Amino acid sequence: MDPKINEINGYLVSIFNDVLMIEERTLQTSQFKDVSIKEMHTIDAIGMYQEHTTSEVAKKLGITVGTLTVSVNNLVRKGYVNRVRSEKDRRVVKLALTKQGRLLYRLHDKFHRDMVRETLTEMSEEEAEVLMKGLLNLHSFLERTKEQLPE
Amino acid sequence: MDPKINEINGYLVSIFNDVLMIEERTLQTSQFKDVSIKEMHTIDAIGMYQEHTTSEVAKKLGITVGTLTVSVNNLVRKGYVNRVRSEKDRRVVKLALTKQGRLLYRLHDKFHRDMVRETLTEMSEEEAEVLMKGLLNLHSFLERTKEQLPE
DNA sequence: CGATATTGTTTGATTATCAAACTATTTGAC
DNA sequence: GTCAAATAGTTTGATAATCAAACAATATCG
Repeated sequence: MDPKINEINGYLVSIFNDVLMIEERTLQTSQFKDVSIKEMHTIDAIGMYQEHTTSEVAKKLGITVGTLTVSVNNLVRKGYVNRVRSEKDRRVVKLALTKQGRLLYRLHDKFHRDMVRETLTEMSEEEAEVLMKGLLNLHSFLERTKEQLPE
Repeated sequence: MDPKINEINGYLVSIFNDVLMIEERTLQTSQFKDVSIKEMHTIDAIGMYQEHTTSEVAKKLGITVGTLTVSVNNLVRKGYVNRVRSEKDRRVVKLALTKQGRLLYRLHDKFHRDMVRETLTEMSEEEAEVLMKGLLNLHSFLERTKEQLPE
């Protein structure tokens, strides 16, 4: 069983690094040169469809609210994000993507989908099913681990 | 097919984030509080078994040599890495882990193996096989993509 | 030998990050 | 209703991560 563990582990690590690297490089050679990969993930976390508060987005990204404030400052300056004070509760800031931001969001989303689609092309329905089950297993293990984390 | 793509994509993104977060948190609550997740990956890339040059490690990590030099300065100061000038070619610097560095390397490696082992526990041989095939597919797609990358 | 190439370091600028101090607003106790 | 406490976000100071470009040391090749 151990060689299998090593092999799977190796693929995972390699996949992580490659995805990050490819995303970064793709951004830098696109019309969105002024967006870093971290900023891209912030844009992704803000999302297309609902408005999210600063706290919500920070939690989703696993960073502090202060860090997000700084990053959003840059994204607002660059024209990807809008800040809207909530009318209901004037302490709350809602974050939303600008037109530019939504364009970038869709591009990034497409990259992810293409990546997965390509992976599935040579697999049968059943194999795809099993891959999904494996990822689900891994995912739930990680969620459990997270809960047990000290603090 | 599209809902499957979304689901797999979602798992992948979530797995990426969780692994990073758990690694970070685990480090910060261990005896190795002075090591960041990035530094951990540098230690991983330097590796246990052979000596690697600065250029080799930088390439493996996908960062510039300058960035690595700075990071290695810190890791040397903290006692995890040794720099050795090559005798054969005096321009070349070989990087190697100290005893501390090797200890940390093994701990990190164990985390990864446990993660994968746990994922496989509830799967049959065939399912594990298919998961591996899926990851291999994804991996080779990414390697191909990397090659086609502009510059 | 001297020009060119290679390997790594240094530097200056920008981004990412946190913790802690701070501001503005809301909520809740009296 | 007012004031203390709680909440949401911003600012600030410090440090790490990153790149590109200038630089230094060494090797190679004509």
